[in-house]
Amino acid sequence: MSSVFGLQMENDQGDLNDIVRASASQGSDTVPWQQFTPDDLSFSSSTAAMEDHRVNAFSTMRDPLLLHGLNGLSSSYFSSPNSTNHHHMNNMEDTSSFSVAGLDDISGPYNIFSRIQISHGHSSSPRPLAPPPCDPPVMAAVGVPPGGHKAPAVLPSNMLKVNTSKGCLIDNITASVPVQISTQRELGIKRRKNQTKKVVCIPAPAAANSRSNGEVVPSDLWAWRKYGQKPIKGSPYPRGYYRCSSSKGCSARKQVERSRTDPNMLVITYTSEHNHPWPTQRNALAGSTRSQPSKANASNSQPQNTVKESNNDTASTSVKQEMEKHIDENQTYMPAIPESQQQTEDFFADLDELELGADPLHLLFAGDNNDERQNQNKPIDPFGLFDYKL
DNA sequence: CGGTTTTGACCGGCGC
DNA sequence: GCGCCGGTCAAAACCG
Repeated sequence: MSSVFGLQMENDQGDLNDIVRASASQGSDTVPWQQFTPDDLSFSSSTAAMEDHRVNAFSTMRDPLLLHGLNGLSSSYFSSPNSTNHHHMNNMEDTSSFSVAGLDDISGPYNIFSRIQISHGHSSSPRPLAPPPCDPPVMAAVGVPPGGHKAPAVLPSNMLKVNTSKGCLIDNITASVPVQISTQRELGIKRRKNQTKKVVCIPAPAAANSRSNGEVVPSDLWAWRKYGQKPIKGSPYPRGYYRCSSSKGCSARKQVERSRTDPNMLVITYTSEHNHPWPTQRNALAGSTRSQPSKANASNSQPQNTVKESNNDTASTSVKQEMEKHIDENQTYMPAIPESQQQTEDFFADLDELELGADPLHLLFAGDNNDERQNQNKPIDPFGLFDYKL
């Protein structure tokens, strides 16, 4: 069984590229990510949002999106002996490594997501894929509302260790976690008052793949309902607006758009916080399993590269369903190391169910690979997010 | 039937 | 004050 990631971080200095590669290469030696240039992962080139917000990579782990995935990417597969807890994410600007050490409490063979370390710039240790120094995919937090959501995924501060090299967009990560980084005001963003945002820059799943519609489908555990899409000035790609549909009254929102500078990158901006636990109810899933509507293909009015976020969470749906399945039918958690994507998702779902990672980032990475799943010629990629076709 | 996506209209903040 | 722009609303269509 290929490991979930098929790659080992040989040292705790691996950067996000490593992680990304790891995820992309899982189950195979071929690593699309090897063709993923540093620029692809560079914040500086990733998004206008980044540019505008001075994004902080991994700054906020509150959201399901990254942490879990990072956790997932980390783990025993990434030997990170030096990974330590109690590191704070302060002053990331001047540091050079990022790590999320957590889930160490997860015992047993399934604790493959125990920790993650990302660093870049000066890894002197051999790395399997020898990523060039660069900024990792971005995750930025621009503040966290008071009494923010209390998702079980909240990562204890002591689980985080973040360092970034100069020039990285990871900065200002605070120790209080889940990583609250800075406010919009601090970032000089004049947007809506009192609105907090977290910006995540991720590789666009299947950005260039051969999916029929070429849509990009990052997903996370939350159930999102798209309520709008707008063309953004200066960007050839529209921005999709989503709100949490997992719970009525939840004010969590997210915006998904493709980086105007790097179409391979998706910029996801989270606004507000969830005020409810992870969605486990069916009503959160209802309607979310819609297959790509034929008319979606008709929406060719958009540029070919246009990110079509509409089906954004379809992938997560399967995960959710799996979660529910476990919840409803299988009170006993019997995780198994995934050998296929489906299994991977199940696996992640299981993890989630246990709230081991308590962070659905994995779902993001799991992405929507329902389509790709059928493509057995490709390396299995539990993190569909990184399913690039190069 | 209950959920989603789509999409044009509307609204409000901001800069000039 | 006006126009631009981004964010949201809401009706219609769609899907399982």
